[in-house]
Amino acid sequence: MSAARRIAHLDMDAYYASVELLRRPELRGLPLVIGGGRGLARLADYSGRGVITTATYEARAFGLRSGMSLARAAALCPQAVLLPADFDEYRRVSRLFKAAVARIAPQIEDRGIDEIFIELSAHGGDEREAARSIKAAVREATGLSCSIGVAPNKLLAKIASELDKPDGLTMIEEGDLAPRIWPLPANRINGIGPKAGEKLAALGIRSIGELAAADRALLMRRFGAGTGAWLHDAAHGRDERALVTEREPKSISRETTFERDLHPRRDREALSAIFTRLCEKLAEDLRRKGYRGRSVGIKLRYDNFQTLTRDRTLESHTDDARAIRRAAGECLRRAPLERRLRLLGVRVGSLAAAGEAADLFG
DNA sequence: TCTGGGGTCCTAGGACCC
DNA sequence: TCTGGGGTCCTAGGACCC
Repeated sequence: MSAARRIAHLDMDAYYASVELLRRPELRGLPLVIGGGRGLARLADYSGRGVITTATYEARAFGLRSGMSLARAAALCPQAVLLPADFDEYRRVSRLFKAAVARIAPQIEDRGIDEIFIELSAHGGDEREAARSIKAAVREATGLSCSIGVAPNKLLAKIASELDKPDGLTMIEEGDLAPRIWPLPANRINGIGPKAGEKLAALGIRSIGELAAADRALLMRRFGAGTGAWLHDAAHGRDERALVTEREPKSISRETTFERDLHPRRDREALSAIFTRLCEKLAEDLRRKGYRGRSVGIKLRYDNFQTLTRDRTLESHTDDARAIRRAAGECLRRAPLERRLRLLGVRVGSLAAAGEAADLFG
């Protein structure tokens, strides 16, 4: 019989924007968003495509949100400051905060650049103190604040970390389910997105509590047995998933949205150059990370936002730009090319670590 | 007011093999 | 000649997450 699990979810507050403010303190207090173009700009002066990846709390006060198009954001808050994303810097600071956490609690599941799950079960009943130490260590290592939720499993810890942002610390026990979790909207459950949310709303289910009270058999009929049962379990706070502390990538990709839509024939030269460049960058990524892949795919997005993929499997693994370009070109020939394109992407999958991918006859 | 870039996982049909 | 079921791989699309 194992003791009750205690899992923490740590979420950095307004992460990209907060990292930028470390080196541009003069922007503190102003509405700031990260996304789009090159160099610092006023949102009103930016005309290109793109979305907000992060908005500071000052910007959120104007209704700006991540995922929002910059055009709409500019209409809501033209005076906001816009900075392009600098992922190298965000990754550098990410390594710092994760290392600081690991010194206190070494079992960590990576959830991207600004989130982690932390195993706290061994912290002997004083997880609050452990969480406080972690918050202090993150601040010490980076100068940044984070929000932490501690709960019996990953599902609830993730919900909990959002309950008191920014700089929050939220403890959730079994008995907190009805009073603190059930009133929340169903889409706070990680895995319920826009589509499932709409489908639930059509059944009159809006809160997690309403989902918990729903008929399990009905959910299984409407969503399929697996998803239906999962929805019901999640609403009851049930989640046995273990932390995933080691993971190998399954695919590596590069894609780009053009500044203006390009026509497959009239802009053939430009498209071809972009296509080749994507393959070269992808090959560099593969080599740098030490992987070779056996499937090559493309992604097209048309001017009407309809998206299409084509892929093919190769004889052997590769990290060679020209081999990727050749295979991707074959994929492209199988796609309809009447409409203008807004996005082109290239992906390599079925990865193997480069050392192990030595093709038998190569 | 149009909607980034990098991923994962799931589903489903057809090919192919046993 | 007709009829099986299971397993795996390949391909395409879609939902979702950070």
